Amino acid sequence: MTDVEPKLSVKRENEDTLEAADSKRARLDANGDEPSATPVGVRKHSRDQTADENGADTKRVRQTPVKTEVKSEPAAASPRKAATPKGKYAEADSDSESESNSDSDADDKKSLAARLASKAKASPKPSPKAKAAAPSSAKKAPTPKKAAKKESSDEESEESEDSSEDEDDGSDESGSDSGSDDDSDDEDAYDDEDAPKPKKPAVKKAASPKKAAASPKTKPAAGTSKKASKSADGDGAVTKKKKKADEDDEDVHKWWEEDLTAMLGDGSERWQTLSHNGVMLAPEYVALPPQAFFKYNGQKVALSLPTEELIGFYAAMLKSDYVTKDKFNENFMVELRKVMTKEEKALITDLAKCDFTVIQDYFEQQREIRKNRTKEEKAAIKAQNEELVKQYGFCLMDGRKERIANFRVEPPGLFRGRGDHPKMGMLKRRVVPEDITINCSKDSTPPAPPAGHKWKEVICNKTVTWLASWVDGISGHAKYVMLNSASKLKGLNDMKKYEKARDLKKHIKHIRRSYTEDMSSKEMAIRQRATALHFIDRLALRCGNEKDPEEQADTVGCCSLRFEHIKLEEPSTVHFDFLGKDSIRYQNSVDVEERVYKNLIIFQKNKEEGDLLFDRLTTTALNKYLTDFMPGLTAKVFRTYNASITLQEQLKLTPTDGSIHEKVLAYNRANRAVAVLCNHQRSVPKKFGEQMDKMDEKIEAVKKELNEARKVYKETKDEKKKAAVERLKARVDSLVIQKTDKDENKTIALSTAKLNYLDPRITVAWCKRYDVPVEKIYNKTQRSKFAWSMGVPTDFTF
DNA sequence: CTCTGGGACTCAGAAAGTTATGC
DNA sequence: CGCATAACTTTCTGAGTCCCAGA
Repeated sequence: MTDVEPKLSVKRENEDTLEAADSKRARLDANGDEPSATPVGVRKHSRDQTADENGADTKRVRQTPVKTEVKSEPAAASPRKAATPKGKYAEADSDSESESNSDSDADDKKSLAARLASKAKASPKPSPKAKAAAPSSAKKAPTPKKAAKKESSDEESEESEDSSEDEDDGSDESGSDSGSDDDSDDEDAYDDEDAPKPKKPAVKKAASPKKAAASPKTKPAAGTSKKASKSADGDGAVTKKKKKADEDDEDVHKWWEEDLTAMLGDGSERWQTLSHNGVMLAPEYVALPPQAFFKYNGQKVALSLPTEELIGFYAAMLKSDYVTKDKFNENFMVELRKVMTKEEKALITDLAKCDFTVIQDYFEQQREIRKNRTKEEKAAIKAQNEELVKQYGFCLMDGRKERIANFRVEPPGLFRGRGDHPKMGMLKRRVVPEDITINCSKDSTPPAPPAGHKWKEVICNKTVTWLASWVDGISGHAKYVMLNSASKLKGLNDMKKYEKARDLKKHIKHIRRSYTEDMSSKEMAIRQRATALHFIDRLALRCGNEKDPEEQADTVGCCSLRFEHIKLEEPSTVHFDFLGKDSIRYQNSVDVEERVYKNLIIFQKNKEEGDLLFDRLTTTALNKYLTDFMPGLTAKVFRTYNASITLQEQLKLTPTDGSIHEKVLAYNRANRAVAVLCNHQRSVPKKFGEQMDKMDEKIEAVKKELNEARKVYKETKDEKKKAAVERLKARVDSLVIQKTDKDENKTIALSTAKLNYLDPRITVAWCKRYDVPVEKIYNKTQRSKFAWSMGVPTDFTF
């Protein structure tokens, strides 16, 4: 692999995060992504330092590791294509237009409903499963679990089940493997006008498929053997078309094969009949055993039950870094004083004198015990759990059994806000039946509240999808119990979301042209709107609603960017550095068009830290403006659109003649590009450093071997030795790639994009085209969530 | 019409739990 | 083969988006 080289060097420099960032950039250069060179270079030096400073002064930095800073090329600055915005946009337009798939072309003018409807009929669901429901179920596994279940004899059913699940045989790997590569692709692909540029190169990591043990009815021991044998042959057969689309153990309601027009209807009613067993409340608090005691100022202190519960909550968090935060401790003490008895209050006044360690140790012990349970015990607990799921986990909606996502009411505890949340450490109080509103059919039997209690209210509201709700004590906002993602209600919405994003594709050219023009409007509000939209579109920023600083962490999105969140650097570079959703830091440096740059100078003029950059713009106004281009269009659609289109573009880089393994790698790389675009991050895994060191050692060891082998070969000229040398060399390469891959994935979270931004039809169609079993990409849960997309035609284009 | 607050639903990463893999 | 660890999966619940009604 050619790319190995650059990577190697990269790795070496990777001493610390900053270095890492640098090396990444270096890599970009190396890639030969031409023009971008300038910006990249420039950014390189100044950036790291400033990043630090900024981080420091804003002090909004979350404990997250420094994000590697990356530069992204807004499409506007896209190196490859067109230099002038105008040209570029023009091109883009035409491109995208022509590209649009037949479907959309044809349906261009139709309404979403019409489109969906026609799709349902015409669309092709090549896969067997897709065809009529009846036949398919007959042939493949009897869907109905009930039926199938007892019929275990039915081979087919088993087979399908298993294979879908396992398939993985060894290949799944994906994960870590070899990866490689990428150096070049990332940016390239982005030429496409449609696709925004990723902030940094992509790599892959994989979240690969693999089985899911989870499903409720999974098979116990017996399954294993079955599985094994089955998958063996099943696999082969499946390869191509993935004949089994089984997923379901349950009967799957193939709503997507029905008349979607009706479903989209006026949308006011989401269901007709609904019955369920209510929610599962958190268990009552049970006093700690005497050996788990609390000490204050060195003295053992007996606590009242409510106090003990709070103390216990705190003790359980001793290992987190919440306890190192003043706000958390302060809020906790306030809460503690609220529940303490007079005597306790008099005694316990200083958190520093509290000793929770005995309780903490006790919890630790309990955890050990739990971990060391025997097989039988574990099985018993599992069975119990399944019982609960059986009782509370499902509801009957419009005659269909649907799985409920969160039927367990949130238990009490100390609020764990993300980032610098003003309420962290506050007590999230216990939710009681009297807090809960139940939603179900008028004619159904409402779930019974626990003895001695009653629900706050039982209502029948068919226009909403929740089964139960209560008001969260911390935020004051409602919490809802809803169906899980495999349900029709969620699936339909999901499909609509992607259809809307595809619709945007038809308007994007026009919209881009409009906001580009508006960029020079005389009216400041319009200029701001144009500039903001430009960022939302090209950088996939979130809209950015207003927030209440007293109640929530200080995070921002595009419209709420403040003066201090961007720094301008001549001639035309914008450095973004702010905390976004979940206090995830967004750092990016972008070269923008002159007009954008000039606008930003104006917007910053006469402002200081704390002032809104887009002070004349509101999210409502922005969305209103967007709606005029296309009904239902809002800022968030751009994220979905850009994410999906990026995936589609990146997937074009898949090696046609590669192994499945390589193809999966290509997929993960594309996935990663999107994650980078959307700034989906994760904290560095605890043992990451250690694991990295281990890999280093391993690499060194193999290298040593390699050198030895070389020596021997030189001396003996034995052909056999030569082969050995080659083998070792390959091994080293592979290890290095693995390590690079792992490192690049260090702070990138792939699953969010996969689950929420990437149109599954792109993925499914890709799988079909490249003969990759979907199971390699989507695990069981994901397959059921995206069941509606499995029948997509091979030539589907987003 | 704008502003406010309630309401409902999507999307987020971490933690907890399982399973696969390597030694 | 058994154990430790790595790699996923699932669960959990916090944090956004956006709509709507009412003043």
